[in-house]
Amino acid sequence: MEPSREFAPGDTVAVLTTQPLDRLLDYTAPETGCATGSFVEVPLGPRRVLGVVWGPGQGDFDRARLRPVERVLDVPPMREEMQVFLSRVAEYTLTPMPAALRLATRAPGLSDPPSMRTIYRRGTEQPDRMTDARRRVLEVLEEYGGLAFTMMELSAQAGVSNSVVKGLVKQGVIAEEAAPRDLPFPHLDPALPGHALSDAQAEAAATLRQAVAGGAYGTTLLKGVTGSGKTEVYLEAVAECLERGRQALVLLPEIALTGEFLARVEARFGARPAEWHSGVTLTERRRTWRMVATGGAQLVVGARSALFLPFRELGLIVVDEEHDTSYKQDDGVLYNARDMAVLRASICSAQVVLASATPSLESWANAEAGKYARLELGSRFGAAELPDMQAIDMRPDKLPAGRWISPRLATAITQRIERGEQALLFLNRRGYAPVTLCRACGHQIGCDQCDARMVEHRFQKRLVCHQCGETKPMPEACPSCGVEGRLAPVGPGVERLAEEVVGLFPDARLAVLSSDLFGSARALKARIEEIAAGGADIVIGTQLVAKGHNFPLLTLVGVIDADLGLQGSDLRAAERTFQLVRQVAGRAGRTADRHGVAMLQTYQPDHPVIRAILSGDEEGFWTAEADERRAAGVPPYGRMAGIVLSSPDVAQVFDLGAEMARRDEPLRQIGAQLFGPAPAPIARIRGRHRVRLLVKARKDAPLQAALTRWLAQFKLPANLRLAVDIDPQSFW
DNA sequence: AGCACGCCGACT
DNA sequence: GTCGGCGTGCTC
Repeated sequence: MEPSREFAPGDTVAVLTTQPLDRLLDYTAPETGCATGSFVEVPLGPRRVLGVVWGPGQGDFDRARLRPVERVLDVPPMREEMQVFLSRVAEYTLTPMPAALRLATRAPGLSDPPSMRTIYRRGTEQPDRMTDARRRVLEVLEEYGGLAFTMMELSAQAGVSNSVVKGLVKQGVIAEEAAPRDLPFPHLDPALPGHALSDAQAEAAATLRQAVAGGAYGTTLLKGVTGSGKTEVYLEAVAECLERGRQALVLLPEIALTGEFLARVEARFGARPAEWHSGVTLTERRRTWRMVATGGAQLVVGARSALFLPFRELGLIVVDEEHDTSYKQDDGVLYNARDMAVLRASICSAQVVLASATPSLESWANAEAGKYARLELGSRFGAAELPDMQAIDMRPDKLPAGRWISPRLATAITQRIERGEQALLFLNRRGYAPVTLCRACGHQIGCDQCDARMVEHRFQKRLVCHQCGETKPMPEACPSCGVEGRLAPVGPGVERLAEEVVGLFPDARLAVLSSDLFGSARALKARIEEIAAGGADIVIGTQLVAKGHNFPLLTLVGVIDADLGLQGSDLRAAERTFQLVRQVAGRAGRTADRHGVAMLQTYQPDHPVIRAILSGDEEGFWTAEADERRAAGVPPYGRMAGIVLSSPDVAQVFDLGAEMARRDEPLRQIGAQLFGPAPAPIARIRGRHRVRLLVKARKDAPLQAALTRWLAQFKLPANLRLAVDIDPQSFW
């Protein structure tokens, strides 16, 4: 990367735009001049588009035809470190640069001038006449010694109408000023006393503080069971970072970004941090983006996209619940926030803390290999223990059709209700029943757009495709044979389980937590907080209950089908089942005076994963998993990339897939293997046929470069889409 | 991404 | 003859 430079009017500069062009475009610098990193608006054809001055002009375009940069935006220029980060993200994920730039420009009102508003403070004059209302206004101004107010604040505080204030302004008693609307966030005080820490926690906190104080890059895996005080420990690392005058970022899965978490930060630092996630208003996002860039925000608590905020001096990134699969998503760029956090930190000499009760195998392996430091918080604070883990062998006594709760689990639930405690039933299946079967002909109702079965959602009175979201009314007659009244639900979903619970415990207050039953993340979070406060006796939930919520009254967790997710050829299924069940079980028994029990209903009590969960032999589980992965040469001991081709035309995807497999020379050159083409796990989604190829390479092989050379050979038909997934979460 | 250009079929 | 389909290519 070129060193940062100032450009005089008329100099040529190379601009990276957010438009999907595969190269930089040269422009001439504007009258005001500009610099490397300047956010600019440039003319492109008939439009004006957003871009960033990437460096000096390349001179590969007729100088006489260059157009000038239209305007330099009034925001701090992109730092070189962000340019490097975006380039590396693009290179790693095989994404065009404009898409990477879009991640870093997702700020509302970026091209607007910094917005101003009018504020009011005490002026020099005395009022001509004193009235009660005027006195109250002056008292408020007096009381807060010299502070300025908005009109709203001042009139409300004084209990007067706007006109009273305006009258005083006219006489010069109150002065009117313009002030930036985007104000710095309240100062966080790292010197406030933290939560009382146990010896083990204090030791871990001291280690993290020392790492942060060192001021260099490093990653630490902070492992601790639910309730072990991980948050308190990493907040000490945040404190150290703030004391050194550097900024900190705490990443959480979207669903875990609750008021409860922010309250803990406030308790530690005396004020709320900046927030960055989908629930934040546009105004607040603009403020956060600008304040992060100018240093007016010390700490950001946010979802994965906060990684691309323009930090001025980032010293620490915490990735909480680092194993969470929602960190890998497609935001126009398919990236894993955990890995990109490590990348960003290594560029800006920051520390990373990966926190989890159940780390991903990747992080576990990196710690084993010595790439990450490792800290473990064993005991829970207070006297609370991990819950008892018990298996309920479902093989001996068959439950009647349509029943999923074993008598033993039912008895345990009854006990909790009698004691005024909560029970959680975990079932990772949304809807009423996963399959709708015609008893007359055996037909299973599928989606018209996808090769997936439709799931009955009785609450919505519709069938829903969990692949594409397509819905249709529940038919009376079988769409295949036309026979009426023989369609039957098969298998359990949370709604059907709820029906059984109502039958078994008619007087209990029941809550069903499933993402599709809530209109917004906000409503869901509100409901979760209500339940935590005791608003239900029995909670039925899908995997979203596993994500970082504290239910103090919860003392029983029943896993309805612990075998779900063990089947299939997905190599990570065992890992995910292990994490999920442990996480859910970790919800129980978080307080000192109540002891938790987790019951796992299983048809495979001897399965290694089930046994590892029950015995608590985590290291044993990881070691066994790691051995299998190493032997197979798959991540984290090998590298993989998934390629999905999709098109409305079946022949087209299969033809190109076959051609790609035939011309795999660039892949063979690095010793990589190519598998496929095969129909993707869901062979058709939203009417598009999907074919998947899989590339497997050694860990040290230059995978991205080879993929680029390989893919460059093919000309893609217009409506065919090709998506590359580096480090896929599942590989079948 | 947009938007123009351009080259073939159906129409006033 | 001309209107308009959307395949191909360019934007500094």
